[in-house]
Formats: sequence, structure tokens, C-alpha cells
Amino acid sequence: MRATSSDYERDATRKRLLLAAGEVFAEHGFQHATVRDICHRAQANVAAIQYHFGGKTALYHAAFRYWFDESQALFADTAPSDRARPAKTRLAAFVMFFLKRLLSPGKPAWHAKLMAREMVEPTGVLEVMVNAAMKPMLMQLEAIVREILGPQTPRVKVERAMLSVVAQCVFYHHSRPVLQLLYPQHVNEPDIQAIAEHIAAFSYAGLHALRTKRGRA
Amino acid sequence: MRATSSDYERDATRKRLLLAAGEVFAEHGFQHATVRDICHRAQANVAAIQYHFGGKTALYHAAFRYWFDESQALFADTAPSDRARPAKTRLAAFVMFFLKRLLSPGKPAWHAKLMAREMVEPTGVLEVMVNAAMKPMLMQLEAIVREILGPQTPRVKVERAMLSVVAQCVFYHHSRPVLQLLYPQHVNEPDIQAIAEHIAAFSYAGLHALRTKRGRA
DNA sequence: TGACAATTCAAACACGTGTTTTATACTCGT
DNA sequence: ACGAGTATAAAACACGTGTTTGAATTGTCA
Repeated sequence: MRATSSDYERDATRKRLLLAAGEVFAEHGFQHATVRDICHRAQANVAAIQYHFGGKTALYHAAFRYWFDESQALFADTAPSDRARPAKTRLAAFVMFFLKRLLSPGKPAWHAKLMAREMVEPTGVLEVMVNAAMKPMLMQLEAIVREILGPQTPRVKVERAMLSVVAQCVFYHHSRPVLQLLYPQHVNEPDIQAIAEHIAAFSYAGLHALRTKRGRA
Repeated sequence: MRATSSDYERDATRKRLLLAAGEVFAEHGFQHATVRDICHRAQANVAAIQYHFGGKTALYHAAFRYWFDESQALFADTAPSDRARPAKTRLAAFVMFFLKRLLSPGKPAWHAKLMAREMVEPTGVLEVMVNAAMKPMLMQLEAIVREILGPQTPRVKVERAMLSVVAQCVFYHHSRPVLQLLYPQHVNEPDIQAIAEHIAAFSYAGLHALRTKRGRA
């Protein structure tokens, strides 16, 4: 199906490839995803990837960046007006935000899924991009954690606390296959709201407990 | 290097393949691992896999089962004498046990790493095996969690709590690449003892907090 | 020792996948 | 309407990987 009009379908193939790439890469990861699968879903020829992007790797980069930018728009609603609210509320918001992107089936979640993929299986070429994508989120979380734990908390302790929170969130996504086997209902009909509330409550109590202790290391 | 003696080197190739397979599969996962790599490390011919096991998949099964059995011996030291000790201690022991296998560099850890691999990327043929390997551990954890949360706690609530604990443990292993980029010291010189204590303390507080609340779902 | 089975080996095969090639159809400015 | 540039299409290519093949080597036992 070639471009039949002059304007609004210009670069239509490129756009379709970008959408399909995000879908396939998020689903199968970089290695397992095949260009033929992507092109099939995009109703494009395999050579189109080479023509429009320069190769599979470049397409992956483009798709990642595309969904990253796409996701930035939705980032604003929970991030900025934070400083005033209490840490507990902000933590709940952070978890909910993160989890929503990870578990919601729609397209805007692909970026988070791509990121989750990168966390397990980095493509190596994307280190910079991962840093650019993860660092902001982690800094946001760090502020929350630091507020709960106290400003004097040693660095490693804060980091471990952050990782405990992140771990619970990403787990529900990338361990989905096993959850499917063990507790199917948690993945088939995931009550994101309930899960988020659980993680937030669990984590806040965990963080709160760490606050009092003067950790060694 | 063929078998030069009659007895103690009998099936030496098969054994070497098994060891090398555990190493390579644990490191690269099933898909990314190549039989040539395995055979090279085992100093064996590529056809040896076909001859001794019947193929890559069968070798994977054999390696998984081998390291699973191998790991069962070390299972005994922490598992049986539990019932008497308080839940908090048992939780700490569970975390320490799980984490040690996941993070220690030696061979006995391969089974846990293979299991962690399966959690992210199941081979499909191993569902039964995964269940056999994971279920016991999870039941052990379930007993601990249930004791803390109370016997009347609804099923989903217990499951989510268990997953929160497991998530923190596996995170340190399978998100290693990103941790390498963000917080290198946590992976280069992992203080397993400290990490385990953190997760245990964090989780116990989280569990304890869930106890009082009458959760809706 | 000599025959037979077990094992190892190098080479080739079959197949999937990313990429390239070459040709064809389309768009747009003149 | 025509031609240069752009975009798409089908086929072929290059390479890695699991598997198979058939010969060579080794070990066992009568």
C-alpha cells in the first residue's frame, strides 16, 4: 500500500514501522524481535527498515526514542506538583505512575516496557538513552525516599531502599510468565490500583522502618 | 581429549557438557546460549550434545535438573529446622538463602540463576520443572508471610506480599546490567549480607504494616 | 589379537534472520 | 507530459546456529 495522497500519508510507512517496532520490541525484546514480524504488522516490505532507518538497530533506537518522547507528555501530570504533598502520597503516586505504564496494555506503556527490557537485557548501544530515561525517574524517587529516611542517611542505604521499591514494580511486568503459571489471576486481570496500593503501603512501612535504624553501611 | 581410562573418566564428556551448559545457560539464557560455546568450554565436539543428550533443548533440561538436584543438598541447612523460630528470623533466613544463591559467583548458584532466567524468559517446555522448583520455595515463604499477616488474611493479599519479597531478591540478579550502569558498587562488590539484611528488614516492616490493615482485596 | 560397539571428530546441511540488490511504481517540479 | 528523485517490492545474499552425516578413533570382550 503506497502513499496515495501527498500530505497526510507522507512518511506513513515510516510511522507504521515505528509503531509496529515499539509493539514488537516491547513484546519480544531486541534480539527475539524479527524485522519480518515488524514489517508484516506494519504492512511494509522488509527493505523498508533499511531504507527508512538504516537497519534493525537504528530502528530500535528510533522506536525507543519515539516512545520515550511520546511518554514524556504523560509524565507531567504526576511529576511537577509534588514538592508540597507529603512523602507518603508522593510515593503512592510514583508507584501508581510506574506500575500503570508497566501493566497497562495500551501503546503509551511500550516505552516503560522497552525500558524494563533494557533492564534485563541491555542492548549495549543504549546506555546513554537508558540513563537519560531512568535517571530522572530514580532522582524523583530518591527525593521521596530521602525525605522518609532522613537527609543524613548514607548513600548505599538510600539506593537499596530505592531498588526495593523499583524491584516490586518491575517484577509484575517482566516476571509475568511465571506469575501466569503460579498466580494467573494476578496477570490475567491485574488490579493495578490494588497492586499499587499494596506496593506503596508495603514500601512505605519498609522505608519507615529503615528510618529509625542507624544502618551500618 | 578422549576418555583415556576405563572408569573414572567414563562419561567424562557428558559431565563436562553438563557443567559447561549450566555455566553458559545461566549466563546467557537458553536462546542466546550457543551449543558451540558450550562445547568449546567443555572441550567437546558439537555433535557430542546430540549424541549424549539429543539436542540443545534436552541438554538444557538435563542441566537444569542436574543443578536442581545439586542444589537440593544445600537446601537442607536452612529449610527444615524452621517451625520453631520466630517468623522474623525465618524471613531473614529465607532472604539470605535466596539471595546467596542468586548473587554468589560459584557453580551452586547456577540453578537459582537458571530459575531466575526462567522467570523472565520461560522456555515453555519447563513449566513442570519450574513449578517443582519454585513451588516449594514459595510455600516455605507463604508459611512465613501467613504467620506475620495472620491466618485470616485473604489469598491475594498473601500472594502480593510474597511477590514483594521475591521481587526484591531477584531484582538484584536479573537487573544486574542496569545496576552496573547506575550503582556499580552494588554489583561489583555486592555485600550480600547487608543486602539481605536490608531486604529482610524492609520486608518485615512492610509485612507487619499489612497485618493490621483489613485489606480490601 | 580381532571383531563389534561406543565415542569423537570435521565437514556439511537446513533453516531463520538481517541485509543488500535490482527492478518497478509513484510523486512532484518544470 | 516528462524526467529526476523518492518509495516500495520481490528475490537473493551473507551469516550464525542447531543438527546431521559418515568416517575415524577408542574401548571392550571373546
